[in-house]
Amino acid sequence: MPKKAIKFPTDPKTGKKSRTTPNPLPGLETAAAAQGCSGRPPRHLPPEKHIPALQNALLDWFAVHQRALPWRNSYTPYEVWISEVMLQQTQMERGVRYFIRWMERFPDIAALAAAHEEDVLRMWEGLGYYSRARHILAAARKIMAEHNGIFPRDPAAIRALPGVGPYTAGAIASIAFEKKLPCVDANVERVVSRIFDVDSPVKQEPAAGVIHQWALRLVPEGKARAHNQAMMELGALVCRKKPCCASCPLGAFCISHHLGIEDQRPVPGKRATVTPVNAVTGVLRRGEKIFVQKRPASGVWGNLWEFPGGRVEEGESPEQAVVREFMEETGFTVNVAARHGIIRHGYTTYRLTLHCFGLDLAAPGKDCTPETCPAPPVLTAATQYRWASPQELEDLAMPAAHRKLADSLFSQPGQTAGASTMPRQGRLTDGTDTD
DNA sequence: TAAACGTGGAC
DNA sequence: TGTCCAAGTTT
Repeated sequence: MPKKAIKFPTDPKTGKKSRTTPNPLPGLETAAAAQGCSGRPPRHLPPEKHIPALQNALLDWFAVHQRALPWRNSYTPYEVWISEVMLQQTQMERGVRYFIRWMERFPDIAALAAAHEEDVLRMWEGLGYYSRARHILAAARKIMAEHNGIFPRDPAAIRALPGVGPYTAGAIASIAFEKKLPCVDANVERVVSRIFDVDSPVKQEPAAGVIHQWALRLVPEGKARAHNQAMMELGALVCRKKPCCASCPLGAFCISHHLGIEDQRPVPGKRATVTPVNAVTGVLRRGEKIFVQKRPASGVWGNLWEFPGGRVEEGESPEQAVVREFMEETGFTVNVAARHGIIRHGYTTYRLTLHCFGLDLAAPGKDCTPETCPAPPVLTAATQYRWASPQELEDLAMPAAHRKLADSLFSQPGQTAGASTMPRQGRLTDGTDTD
């Protein structure tokens, strides 16, 4: 006897044909108005009676397949918090490495709150999105000042901490304190949008609200910690961009899988266009010491140290650009003394080609030392400057591209013209392929 | 709402 | 080589 069939309606937006398919979930019905959230409700609603089965299947899977992660030992609020922020837009393996090192350096909230921002940023160097590190420090100090040094349990208080948005607040509240709240990250968006066949861009309304409502509804009472982690773990290990439906514990509950369209979920948003940027930077050495400056707190690479530089303007050579930029940012008149090569750096929205130069002071005081230099810089793009020794340079937080350049300076001792050398394998190109 | 905010890995 | 993207938040 054939299984009862369920009719899926034509999507008014995509005009996708309605289709008849064996009913995967007896009782699964079109329920346009059943979801009380704002925005367009989901078209399909599993009946209440299926939710416990889904939850149990997920929890059983998680119990077996969860990865061993350093913050999954004791689930202290501090560890949960730091791990959640570190993992934002960051791959798991890197996040774990940084987390372990961080906890050795800042073992608790009090130690973190007492730290200098420079040291916090140095621990964060290479992770990117440095406002996360500055926000973490500010939040630690707020917890000391306003919460007696105890991480707050109240979701509203958690959400009020700097750098804690809706996702992170839900994650901390549920994972550290077992609060019945969802945490919707890209993993959960993927899982929910596939199970419930959300057919509009997941980052925008109405899909975002629909997904949030579903994510909340799926959280089992008293098991928010395991459930929310399981949702994310499933998204990370099974329900990936290319899903492994054969090994998915929720296959029996997944509408888009039964429709055979799981590869069309989630619906992506707009793409950002990548802009090529030609830039220069210059290393000004006076004996052992090297000139670096600290960027403003706002904007890209906030409060990190860098070598001065900037964009190459239209019709300008990189050599001309670095001389001009150095004058504009420091007041120093410089000459190009060496080519240090090219660093290519990929971004979300930029593709940076950074031309690196060794510089000499042109005038005045060409033979002054860092201590006696008569003309201090006039900073226009920075808040501080420093003539740093190699060891001091090592201790400053720098953007990844500038760190590569800094490292290259000391791996080729005695070199002044770097055009023919390769400092560390693959880190700098020799510039002969310049555009 | 959209743009800014980093970086390195995967394909 | 180019594109996408990995446990998002702020402005």
